[in-house]
Amino acid sequence: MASVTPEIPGKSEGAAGTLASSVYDMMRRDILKGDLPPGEKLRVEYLRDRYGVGASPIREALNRLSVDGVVMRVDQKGFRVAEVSVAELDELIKTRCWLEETALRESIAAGDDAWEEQLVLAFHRLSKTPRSADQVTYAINPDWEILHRAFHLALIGACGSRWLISYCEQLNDLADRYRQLAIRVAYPRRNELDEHKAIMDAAVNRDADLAVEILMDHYRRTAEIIRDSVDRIS
Amino acid sequence: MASVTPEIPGKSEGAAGTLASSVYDMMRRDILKGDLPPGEKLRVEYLRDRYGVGASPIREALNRLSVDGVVMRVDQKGFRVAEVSVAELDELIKTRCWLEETALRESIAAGDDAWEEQLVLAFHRLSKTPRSADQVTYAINPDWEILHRAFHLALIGACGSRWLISYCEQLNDLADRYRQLAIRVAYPRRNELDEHKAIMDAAVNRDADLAVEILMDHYRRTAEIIRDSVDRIS
DNA sequence: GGTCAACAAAATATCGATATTTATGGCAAA
DNA sequence: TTTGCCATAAATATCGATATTTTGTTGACC
Repeated sequence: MASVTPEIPGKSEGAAGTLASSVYDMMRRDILKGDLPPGEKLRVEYLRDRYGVGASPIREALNRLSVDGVVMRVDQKGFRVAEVSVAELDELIKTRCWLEETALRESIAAGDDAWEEQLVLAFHRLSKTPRSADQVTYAINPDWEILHRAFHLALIGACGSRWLISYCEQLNDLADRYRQLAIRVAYPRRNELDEHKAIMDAAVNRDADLAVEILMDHYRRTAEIIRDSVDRIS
Repeated sequence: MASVTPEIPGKSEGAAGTLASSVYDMMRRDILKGDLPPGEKLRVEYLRDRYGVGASPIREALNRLSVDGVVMRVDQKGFRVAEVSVAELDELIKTRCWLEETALRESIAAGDDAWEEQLVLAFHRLSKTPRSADQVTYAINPDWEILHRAFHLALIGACGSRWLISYCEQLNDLADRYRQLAIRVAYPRRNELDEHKAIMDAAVNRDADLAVEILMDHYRRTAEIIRDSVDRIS
């Protein structure tokens, strides 16, 4: 039997080695969660208080985030949370579809048994976790978010390019912010689990065309739901 | 007549707004040029002297470079220049081919007259500039490097995704480092100008299949030449 | 009265020197 | 050889000083 990851990915990133890395993680989460809203000015003094550290770690974290595209940097004028717009969302989704299509096809072509097992495992875990932390109204469930991310990562995990994977992750994060912002306005009823299962089945059956088709639909449908809400945000 | 860029791209980035940005540019150049060799430890104290600034700007530049993949960062252990290997080169070229194929096809499909003119212009400038700064032995010609970069950028400029363009640029930079390192060992005789012309012609004629084929060959041939030399470096 | 420009004051970003924490290499003892 | 400890070096964080941008005010001119 092939070896299986003993721990759930993304769970262990609690304690970072340096304050800068710790702040980077926290700030990233806060921005993607929508807690620090788009366009918000990120004054070092304010962040200093918010995260309880000195200016240097804050600045280092901001510099990293600016390369990630999560934060906008203007020399001598400081940092702000990246803006959102419908135009950018469209560009984002388009790019994401291009890259994930390539990644998924390559992954299906090159994936071995271990990859298949990882994928099945990732889906299983996702299926056992509730979408919302609250049963009545919607509330972000951090566990689900992590597992959802892990599932999509597992799909393309065998594509053979760490760069392509990191680009897909980055675009996924940026799109996630739109998703989180939209959810604040309206929580869409939708059976995501069936969609995920269909993608996994197609991938395991090595039906690349079908898998790609469903995945692209999956992304475009998500984008459609988000698009309406975005106008009200920006 | 469509408006044409008055200035040559990449020429104006001399004076940065902050020391951190300035050091970022310089250090990036030094690493891509191979002046700071792969694996080199980047001690802040040393860099402080080298670039004549304080530790803070150095640290901010290093943090940005680490996200770019040009520099490796390990918490509590500092920074080093990213390593090179044949395996990584292969992965790099593979990824590059995937992304540039998508970008070029989209660009050819969506490009308007202005794009065509920019491309012709970029090629014209490149064709007028000598490959080597010295006529007898090879010496890096910064002008040619800039124009070469601009040409490849012009090809995919109309693809409609700033993300995809930035990824291609990033991969291009990383591949460029291998090229620069290899050139130190052996300067290959090769008519790059004809290859570039063939790509441009195919693109202008909107023959996507042909353009992609030549471009991919172009990259793979470059990789082939580099591959031999890399063993002797790493 | 309203608009715009010039100036002054406050806020903020940036940078460098110093202090603290953490890793590393040598050496002695088990 | 392996383990534990200390000394040194290096990375990281804090703080204070400087340079820049932004904001607010005044006053001239339309």
